[in-house]
Amino acid sequence: MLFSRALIPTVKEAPADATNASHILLSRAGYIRKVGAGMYDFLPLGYRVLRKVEAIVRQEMDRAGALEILMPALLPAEYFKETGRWDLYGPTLFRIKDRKGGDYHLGPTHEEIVTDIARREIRSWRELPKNLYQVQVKFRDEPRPRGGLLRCREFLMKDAYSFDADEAGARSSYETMRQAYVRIFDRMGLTYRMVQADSGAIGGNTSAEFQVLVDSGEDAIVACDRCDYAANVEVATVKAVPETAGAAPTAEPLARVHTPGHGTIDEVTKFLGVTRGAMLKSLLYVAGEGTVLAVVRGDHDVNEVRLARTLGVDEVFLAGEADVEKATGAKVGFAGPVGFKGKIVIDRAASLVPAGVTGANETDWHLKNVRFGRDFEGQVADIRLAATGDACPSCDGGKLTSYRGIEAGHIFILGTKYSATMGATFIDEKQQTLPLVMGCYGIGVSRLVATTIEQHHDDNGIRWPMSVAPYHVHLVTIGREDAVLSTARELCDALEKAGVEVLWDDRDERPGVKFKDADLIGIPLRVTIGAKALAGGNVELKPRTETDPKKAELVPLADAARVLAERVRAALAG
RNA sequence: CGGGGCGUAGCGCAGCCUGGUAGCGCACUCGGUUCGGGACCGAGGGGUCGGAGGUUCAAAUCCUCUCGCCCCGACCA
Repeated sequence: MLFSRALIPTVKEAPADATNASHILLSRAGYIRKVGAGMYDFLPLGYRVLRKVEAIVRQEMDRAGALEILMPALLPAEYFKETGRWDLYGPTLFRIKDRKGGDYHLGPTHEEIVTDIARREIRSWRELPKNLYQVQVKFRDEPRPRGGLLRCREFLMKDAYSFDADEAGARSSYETMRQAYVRIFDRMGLTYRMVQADSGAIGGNTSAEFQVLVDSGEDAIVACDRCDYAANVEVATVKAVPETAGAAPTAEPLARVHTPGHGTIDEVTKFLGVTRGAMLKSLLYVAGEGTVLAVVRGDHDVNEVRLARTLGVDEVFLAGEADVEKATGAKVGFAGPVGFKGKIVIDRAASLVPAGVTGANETDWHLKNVRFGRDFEGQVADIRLAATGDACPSCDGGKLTSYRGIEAGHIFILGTKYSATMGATFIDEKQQTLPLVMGCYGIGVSRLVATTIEQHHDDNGIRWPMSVAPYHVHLVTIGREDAVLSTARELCDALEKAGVEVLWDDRDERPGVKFKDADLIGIPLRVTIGAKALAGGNVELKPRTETDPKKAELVPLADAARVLAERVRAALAG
């Protein structure tokens, strides 16, 4: 492809609203343009990358035996009404009326629609298992689209759905998908972890997220340095802390201390000269109809998802100031479990604090020498967030480390949630009518484009892995001498014949402009043809990962096509 | 949903407080000099200042409404 005939509008300044590296670079390098909040044009380079990611996903889905289909993005409301999601999905669902006033929506996900296919087309256990997938645009009216392609209102997703005769079959389908996902993420050159995840209100079924490790990621995960335990902090557990378990509980009696105006953990620890670990942080949560006081150590944080699971509710919300004052009789900052009238859940680590400090439920007063079991009672549970340094729950001696990640894939076993309510059944060997056991498996294809950049870029631009780069080789010609141009033309032809994708910057621009654009665009191999090296019968080769601008490898012109083709092939294989 | 902010040329911004009829950089066009890491000189083109209403002799500027967009938060007492 000739640069001069392409549409690659690179710019020096990023749009003012871009904050993520991927958003800035995709915009500056001319891959995407914003159309509206969470909606983007894919310009030629961007679309090439998107299609490459799609192709990898398709190849691995097909290899895993999944069957590609395409369902509509525009959907009649009846299916979501059938499962209740028309109401449950809330404002995130893009709702539409047709000219007759009928309810429609744009598909945010397709469990209902695919289940409808299954209930109409699948009759017998002999047809199972089946796995249907599509690569399609999804629509979600996100409360806050952000980060360019990272969180869009319209985005490209691969969603697959498996149907099995029983739980064991579903597990096997799930495992097959897990392996396919591993291959996909490996081929894309990403550093990632498969982590245990919250399967939400769906139930306690198997679920795993594929988290691409990036410091700018929205999700927090922890992973063990010894074993393969890794989990979203929402569901991560930690071992009870032995050092506090070993300390003898205080014999000192409970005592009131005056702490005027000192309500926060920071202020109280400083004022009283105690450690954060001695504090019993007490937070009032709204859980369903009632409230609950959650108690964790001052150096720990409440894991709201685990708290909700412990209480058997979908979600908990931190209570507002007014509710806190009503429930404790004190201003915010002075809540505590002692004398608290209501349900208390205390984290295991907090329950082992030998002599705690906590709010007295009286403004400007705290209590010290507080002991769980002596001074107050409550339900003990693991309700704190895991953090770096915590003991691994799944092996001996392992320590957890915190990472940030971007969720790029999520696989889980759905069970019969949709099949049972929608009547998607089959007849088994014994003539029984049973609901299909389902699994679902998503990959954010457009998100992966951005995620890859988040992990592969430097100050000068993108650094694509070969597998998803818009072109394999970026050919830069310097000057407009006949010798340079004809050499470039021949090399270009030879490479394209060898199946190498080449972008030739043939523009009448100064070398500096071309080099800057090449770095920005991020094609993995750059070849420079200029009078200088050509005089010695050479071309210059520089991988995008080489940051020193002066470091380029001289390759004899005669070998150039072969060497480049080999490098491309090696990179694609590795 | 709460808080903050922004809409002025394709992009990035100034002008607004203190009304007087729009400017800078990049990009673009033309001419010239240049040419191995975002050149320089000269000459140009391009904007109903997000929209509507109001105040005023006069509105990008002040007031009201509205639309769009962005950031932060959804918070650890």
